[in-house]
Amino acid sequence: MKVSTVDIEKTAMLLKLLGDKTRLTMVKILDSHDCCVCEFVEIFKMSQPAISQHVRKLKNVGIVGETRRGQWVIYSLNKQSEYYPLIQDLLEHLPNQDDKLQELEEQGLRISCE
Amino acid sequence: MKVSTVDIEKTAMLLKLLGDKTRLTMVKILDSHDCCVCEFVEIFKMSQPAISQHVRKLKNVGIVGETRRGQWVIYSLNKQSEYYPLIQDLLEHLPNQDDKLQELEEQGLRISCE
DNA sequence: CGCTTATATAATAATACACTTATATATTGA
DNA sequence: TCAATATATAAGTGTATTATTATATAAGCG
Repeated sequence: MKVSTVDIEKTAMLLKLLGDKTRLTMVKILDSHDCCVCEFVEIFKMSQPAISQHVRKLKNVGIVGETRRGQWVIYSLNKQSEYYPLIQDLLEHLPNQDDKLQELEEQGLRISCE
Repeated sequence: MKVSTVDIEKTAMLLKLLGDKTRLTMVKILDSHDCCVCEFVEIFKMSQPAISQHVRKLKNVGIVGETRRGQWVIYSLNKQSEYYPLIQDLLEHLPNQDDKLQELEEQGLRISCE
């Protein structure tokens, strides 16, 4: 079966972007749940600026989009991205990360994001 | 359908490794043809040590193996690697690179590798 | 409006990366 | 055994990356 192909240079750029444990996990999580920065801060036990900077990189190549909801900015995977078919195939090889959000839920730290 | 999953940390490491235009192209080429260093030097118009260093990185994580054939060292994709299922899915999204080897062939620079 | 919370941005410092040049090793063949 | 070819390794260098700290912006609320 035929699969959408992406230029090798752009693909290398994408893989480098996803070649970071934090960003890769973010994308895996975002594939099933939208999230805001403060949730990622909790999940990754990382400073807020560090998280913002990772998110920005994902936004810059268009694989993540944002919506403001009150004081929060909700991030989501952009499933219209030219890269999404590849990302989707990639993510299938990763173990589910739902436990991370569940932990937040139990601590009452989950935001209204859905 | 169920797909083999790899630890998220190891996957990030793999993606970082493949997040380089040269290495990604190497892997795409190796998926259909074994090659030696001197061929890569021609294809990428890059110094021999630079090529050797890229190949070494691919070897170090076990996705590429080597066989000596005379004075040449022939590199091939290790299809037994735990990463291969993921790599295979990835490569499907890349355009064919056969033109690069064909060019070598025409210049009579293709080695006995098959 | 001023305080709090959420997020972004800028400057900086430590580390990692991908080349280069120089040199070493291994195989072939005269 | 010596020269040529193929490859590997080491050291050095410029650039990229990822974190930190400090500060700016933006929305919500008393």
